[in-house]
Parts: sequence; structure tokens; C-alpha cells
Amino acid sequence: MVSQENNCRICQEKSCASKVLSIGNLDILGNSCRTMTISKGETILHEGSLTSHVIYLRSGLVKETVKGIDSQEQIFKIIKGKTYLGMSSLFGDTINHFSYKALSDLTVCHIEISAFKQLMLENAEFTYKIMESQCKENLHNYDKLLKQGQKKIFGRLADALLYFSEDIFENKKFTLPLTQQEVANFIGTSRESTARGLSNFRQNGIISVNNSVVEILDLNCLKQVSRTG
Amino acid sequence: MVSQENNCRICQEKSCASKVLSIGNLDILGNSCRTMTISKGETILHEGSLTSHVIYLRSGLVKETVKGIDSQEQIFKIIKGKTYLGMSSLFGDTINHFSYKALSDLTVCHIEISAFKQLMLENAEFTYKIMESQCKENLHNYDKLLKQGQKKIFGRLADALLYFSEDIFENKKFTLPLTQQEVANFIGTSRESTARGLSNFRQNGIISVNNSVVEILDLNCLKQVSRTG
DNA sequence: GGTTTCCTGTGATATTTATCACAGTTTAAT
DNA sequence: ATTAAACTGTGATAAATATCACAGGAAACC
Repeated sequence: MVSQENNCRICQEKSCASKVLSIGNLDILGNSCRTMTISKGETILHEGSLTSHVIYLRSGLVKETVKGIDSQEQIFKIIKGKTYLGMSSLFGDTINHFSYKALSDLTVCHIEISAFKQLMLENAEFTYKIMESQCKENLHNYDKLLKQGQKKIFGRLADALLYFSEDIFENKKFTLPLTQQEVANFIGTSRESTARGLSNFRQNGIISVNNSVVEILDLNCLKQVSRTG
Repeated sequence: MVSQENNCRICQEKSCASKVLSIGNLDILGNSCRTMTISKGETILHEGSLTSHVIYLRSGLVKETVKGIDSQEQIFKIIKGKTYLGMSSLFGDTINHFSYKALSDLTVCHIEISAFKQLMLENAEFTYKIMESQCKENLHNYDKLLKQGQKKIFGRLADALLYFSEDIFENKKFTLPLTQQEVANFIGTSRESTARGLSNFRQNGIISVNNSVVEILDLNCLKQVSRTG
């Protein structure tokens, strides 16, 4: 981990919310903010630890996880750059409800919670923007979780592939950042079922898989599977 | 529905957030707020409709639902008094993602969204409180949804019973406000499996059921089932 | 009060999914 | 390059759950 002081004025990766901050506000932020790099595989934040900082993911890919029963890792979602991590825990509790682990090399900022709260109480538009983005995320998460409960495995797997293709990588061809075990933990099933699902999609010409490079060949069919369940 | 003008200054059912409002703020709220009663069975808000008002549930019990695939109703959660309804949709989108239906007679307030936003931008502490309560709710919801995905039916049913007993009615004995079909829609299973689960709990002396009056007889055992899944 | 409609309980069966087992592949480490 | 470790693919079987079917109860509606 390399850490350095930060000038938020000139940051190229501002969040939606911090774009509304005045120069004065940005300097308050910069004074309470440290940027650092984290390498793939490291854990940024542990479930169960006390909340102490706002963490802003500038760039890179992160998995948000919880320990399930018999302490199997459940993956809640994959997070890409320009996102605050663990806001619900930060404002809704004193301990973190999720762990965050780097799926790639990352750049993150640690912001002192007191400074962040000060900004929120001084600048209602900032708070409003933060709330807006949280609400958007929540709608998305609830939608995903509720649908997941109804769908069968092929449908959920299709959803996961579409999620990576459309939301995360914005490309029909991408390198899966997860092992099959992790995909299974993400869609709530067993590793074997995930493997069988991928085989099935491959055999039906819906996708191609080479090592961990996936390409969606028949998007309509995949969407169909996602709908049908 | 009976509607009347509202004096928010003297409201006995203020939300956590509106408790921090000044008298002036409360008058702004009161001028843009109408109180009404809604009877059991009516729908307050339809999924898919445009967001137009903040709705505050003063008293009563509401089910929050979404249409699942093949348009089966999924029950996301049960909501009791002193809660804003549909905040995520309101701030995260322009259409409502959930429907809200009365499980009992209700008192609700409709608040003009423009006035509410004005308050949020004028009073950052208010906004902060709103955000805080949203975050608490989210942690709770995510926890529930994630665990639900891992547990088997008996575990989920146990959770639902504990939820009614501890969170909603705060009593070991309560009248189930849902039919078995609805309980099934709540825990994500079939009506028959729900019926079998309840029978099983009854036969094992964990609960007693008379019509829709449920009493938890062996709390420890029920919690055990909830844990074991 | 009688009829209709919705709700509940439970057996039998079919479907879905997990688990076990193990061989073949890829990746990482020396 | 070679070995070890982790990951992947697939069959066989077991467990969980849904679905179908139907009878008996409760509630609601003339």
C-alpha cells in the first residue's frame, strides 16, 4: 500500500456527489483524505470491523461480500470505480456489514468520517446527491435480489453474465474476474451447478469460454434465458 | 379515503427525521401535507406509477410488494407506522418500484415532493436523519435477503415468524396479517411448503396456530431452526 | 341460513438442485 | 521445467422443493 496526500480540487475521478462541492469544501475533503493503491487480492475492509473512514473507490474492481451460514462467502455485488464503499454500514450502524476485497489493483481514498459528516451537514446538496446515488443502487440491488429468489439457476447465471457484460465491462467479451466458485457464491448456488450451466450455454452456442475469457455470442437467447428463469 | 389539512407542529407520530425540524420547517411541511385514512385491502401506491408524493405511514400495517415473473406477487417486507414509503424510488428514479397495500386500516400523509425536497436542501440535519434511517433499513433488508437465499424453507419460515413476533408485533402471540399464500410470497416458496412447515412446527410443539392466531411456544427451538436453515 | 368463494392441509409425484466422487486442466511457485 | 495447488467438467446419487390433486374449513355475500 502506498499512501499520499490528496488534492481533491484536481481529482479526475470525482464522485457525482463531490462534483457539487465548492473549492472550499474540496479543500476540507482533501485535508482529510489519503489516497492509496491496493493490490489484487487484498482486503480493504473486513465485515465486523468498526466503521472508521469513508472509503472511496477511485478505480478498479471490488467484490462486496458477507459471511453466510457455515461461513461460506456470499458475494453481494461487484463494484467498479467512482463509488463509495460501505455507506449503509457507515450511516446505519457502527460496524461494517460487508467485506470489500480487491479483484484488481485499486486506487482508493480514505476520508475521515468526521470531515465527511461535516461536509454533509454544511452542504445539503452534497448530502442529497449522496442519498440519490444510494437510492439508485438500492433499487438495483433489491431488484436483483428479489428476482434472484424466483429464478432457477440458468436464469441467475444468465443474469450474472449480462451483469458483467453490460454493467461492469460494457462489452460482449470480457475476462471473468471471478472463479466459478465465486460465481456460484454470487448467484447463490453450488460450484458444480455453475459449471454445468456454463457448459450448457457453451454447448448451445450462447457463449464461448476460453480460460476465463467469456464472449456472449447470442445475446437475445441469453436475455431470453434470463427472463424465463 | 378521508383527507384533511395537517398541522405538523402537533403531530404525535413524527418521524425520527421530522423531529429535528424547526417550527418554521414544520409549517412548510404542514402546508404541503394532507392526512388521510385508507382501509384494509386498499392499495396506496402502484408499482410502475410515477412518483409524485412522499408518503408517510403514520399508523397501520402495509405490505410492500413487487410483481415477480409470471406476475406473481412477491412480498418484500411488512411496514409498520412512522415510516416513509418508497423513498428509494422517490430519490433513485421517477417511477415507483414497489406497490404498497394496506394490511389494516391506515393513517397516511401525502407530502408534496417539491416541499419535501426544499426541506431537505434547507435542512441538512433533516436530510442526514432521513439518510440514516434509510441506511438502517437497507442493512436490515440486505441481511434478510442474503440470508434467505442460503436457508432452506423451514429456516425461512422460522425467520418470518420471528420477524412478526419480534419486529412487528413485539409479542409471542399475534394474529398473522397474511394468508399462507402471502407468507409463501414473503419467504419465496410455495403455499404448500408453507402449510407443511407450519404443520411441522405445530406438531413439534414449537408454535400453536388457531385460525390466524399464532403463538410461539418454544422460542429457543424456533431460533435454532432459523439458524440451522 | 345457504351458497359461493377463498383458504388450508396433506398425499403422490415430478423437477430442480446439492452433494459426492474423481479425472483432467490451468495457474502459481520453486 | 517440474511439482504442487487450485480450478474445472461431468457422472451418479441423494435431498429439497414444486406441482398436481383433492377434500375439508372458514369467511363473505346475498
